[in-house]
This record gives sequence, structure tokens and C-alpha cells, in this order.
Amino acid sequence: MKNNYSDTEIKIKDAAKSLFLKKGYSATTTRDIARESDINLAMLNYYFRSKRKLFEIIMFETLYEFLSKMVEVYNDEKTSLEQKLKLCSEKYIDMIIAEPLLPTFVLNELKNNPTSFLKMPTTKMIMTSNFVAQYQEGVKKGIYIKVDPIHFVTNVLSIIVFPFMCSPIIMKIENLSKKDFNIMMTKRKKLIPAWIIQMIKK
Amino acid sequence: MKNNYSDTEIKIKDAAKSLFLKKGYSATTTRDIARESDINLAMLNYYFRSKRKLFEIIMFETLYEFLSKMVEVYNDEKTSLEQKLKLCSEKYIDMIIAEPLLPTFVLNELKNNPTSFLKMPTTKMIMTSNFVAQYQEGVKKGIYIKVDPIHFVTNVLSIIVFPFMCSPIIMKIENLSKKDFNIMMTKRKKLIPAWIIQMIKK
DNA sequence: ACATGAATTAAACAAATGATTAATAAAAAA
DNA sequence: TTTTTTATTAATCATTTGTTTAATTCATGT
Repeated sequence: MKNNYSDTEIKIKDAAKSLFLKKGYSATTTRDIARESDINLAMLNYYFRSKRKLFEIIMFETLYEFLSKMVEVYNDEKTSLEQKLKLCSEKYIDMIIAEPLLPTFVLNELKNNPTSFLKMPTTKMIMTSNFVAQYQEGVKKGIYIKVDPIHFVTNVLSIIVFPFMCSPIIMKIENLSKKDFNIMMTKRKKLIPAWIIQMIKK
Repeated sequence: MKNNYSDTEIKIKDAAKSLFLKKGYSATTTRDIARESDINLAMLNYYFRSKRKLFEIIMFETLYEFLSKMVEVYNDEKTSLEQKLKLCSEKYIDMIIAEPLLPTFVLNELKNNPTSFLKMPTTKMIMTSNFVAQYQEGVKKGIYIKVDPIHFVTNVLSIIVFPFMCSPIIMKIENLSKKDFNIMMTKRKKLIPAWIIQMIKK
């Protein structure tokens, strides 16, 4: 079996992703990427035509991977709402601990270029997911407090993701190392589902 | 009475703040700022010595203003915890509606330069505020569920601020205009305190 | 009115940056 | 092997960008 992607092409993409995540699009230069990936500067344009094109490919792939993992949990037919809450709290936090710069990067670059999100097929799927349906079912049954599902979904995501975006602040005011911070986030994995349930239960 | 700040100095700062918020530090050029503020390019260096210095002044002032407003609510001796929740939900949402790019800007630039936050005197004050004390009192009385105050504070801020950072996504999946989005956020002003109370109440 | 210092301007500079070119090396096809 | 295509390199180009300079205008105090 032969590899479709050349070695250098992957090296460029890996280095570029790492740099874009760390410094953002504008602060990352093509020479940065060339140095980090240890390739000749011209190879970037040879494989990707332009810095912008390279960025867009990385942005798309990153978004796609992220959203796929989300929809996976939200649309599982076998799990209950409470199980889903536990699962997504755990999965997302693990995910972000593994790539802590991702949320800020995505939301920041999205602000400048919302079109790239429009292209994502999985985007709108969240509101029609099994997760939302189960919540609305619970509302009908009188178990859960009624609120527009968008608020419910937003709240869950807020409580999971936002702390990571604040990590420099939290680490500063609590005198935490990066390791300590991750321990704190790991503790949240169990706390969040309980909070959310408590929040919506009648 | 004479003005300490020259007209052009203010014009530069206003334009620079607007551009830095919109595009970030790196994507904003000194010529952008000169054009936007309708001043000669050299005036930027004349008044602020460098783009970086100008940025740091704006960053400091913006952070200071933001944090001052926060501490103001958190440390009010006259209000109860529940009143504080209502007040800060209302005040912060109004604040961010007035300047919606602020949270993403602050958190994003902070990531690259956490030192600027260290300089803020008000930073650590949050954890020693009356707000936190009142929560811990409630825990002692057995009214509230016990949890590390940092989680409590983080949750409140998450639910208030994060939706704004997601505004492009929310607007896309819900087909909202900017006006619609603001209406949604205005509705949250009343919902959030109820959610938080519900979340911590035994 | 005049002199002094501050404010403003156009022009220029040096470094950085995204991209291209032309030559060379490596790999694949013939 | 020879030919042809693909990959890689160093050098270069044209802009852009942050900053400075030197000349000019404006304001203020005398």
C-alpha cells in the first residue's frame, strides 16, 4: 500500500497546525512553518499554493474532527440524557486537555471568517440531535424545567469549554501549574453532569 | 480647564482599540490604525513610541475597566448572593452586548501574553470577594451544595460569557441576526441567576 | 510681531514576509 | 539505461510593515 500524502506534506501540516493554534493565523509566518517542519520554504507553496490555503485546510480538518466527535456522543441512540452528559463531559474535557489551545483558536479564527463554519455539514446537526430530543422529552414528561434547547446546549458547552479558555486567569489567581489545572479540569468531569442535571431538574 | 490628552492621541487610541478588538494584535497594522483614525502614520510613534506600547496601554485600560466593573458587583456589602447573581448577570451581559468582541480579544491575547494580567491589582480580588464569602456562608448553613469556590465562580462566568464567544456558531445554527442574538442574550439575563441558584441549592 | 517648542506631514529606510523562479536532485516510467 | 516527471533547494522579487527622519506648520508665551 502506498501513501497518498508525502512525508513533507504531513510535516508541513503538523507544524502549521501547531503554530496556528499557538499564535493564530496572522502571527504565524511561512518561515516559522518552514523552520518548525524543517522543510524548504518553497515547499509550502509547492504543496499548498498559499499560506491562506494551508490554513483553510487545517481549519477545516480541525473543525471536522472536533464536530464529528461531538455529534458522535450527542446522537448515540443507546444512552440516556444523563449518560450523554457524563460521556460528553468526560470526552470533551479529555479532548481539550489533549489539545488545550483548540477552543480559543477555533472561536477566534471563526470570528474573522465565519464562512468556514458554514461549510461544515455537522454544524446544524446538534440542534436536531438525540441529545436535544431527549431533553425535550424530559420536559414533556415534566421531569425537566422547560427552556429553549439552544440555551440548554449552550450552557452545557459553556461549562465544559470556557474554563479552558480562562486557564491563564484561573492558573494565575489560584497559583496553579499546568498540571494542577488539568487535575482541576479532570475533577470537573464528574461534577459537570451533576450540576447540569441539578440545573434542569424540577 | 485644559485637556491633558490631545485630540489625535485619543483618536489613535480609539481606532486602535476598535481594530485590535476586531482583528487582534498581529492582523492590525499601524497603517490600518492611521487610516481609521485619520492621522498621519508617524503620529502613532510620536505619541506611543511603538505599536506594541500602544497595544499594551489599550490592553491595560480595557482589562482594568472590565475588572473594575466586575469587582464592583462582587464586593457590594449590601446585596445578597442571589441579588449579586442577578446584578452581575444583567451588568455583564449589558457590558458585553455593548462590546461583544471584548471577551474573545482579552482571552486570546492573554494566552500569548499572560504577564499583562499579572499586573492587574484586581485580579486576585475575585476569590476573596464578598460574593465568594457569601457562597461559603451558604454552604456552612447547609443551604448550598459544597464545591471549591473556584468552580462556582468559573461556572457563573462561563454561563454568562461563553455564549458571546460562540455567537457566530449560535447565529449560524439558529439562523439569528445580530439583533436576534442580542435578544436571546437579554433573555438569559433573567434565566442565568435562576439556573445558578438551582445548580447550587440543596 | 517674534521666537520657541510642540504637532504634523511626506518621504524614506530597513527588515520581514508571502510568493516565485530557475537550477538541481531524486524518483518513476520508458 | 535513458527519458520524463516529481520533489527539493537557494536565490530572488515585490509588497508590506514598523519605525525614523527631516522639513514644515501650528500654537503659545513674550
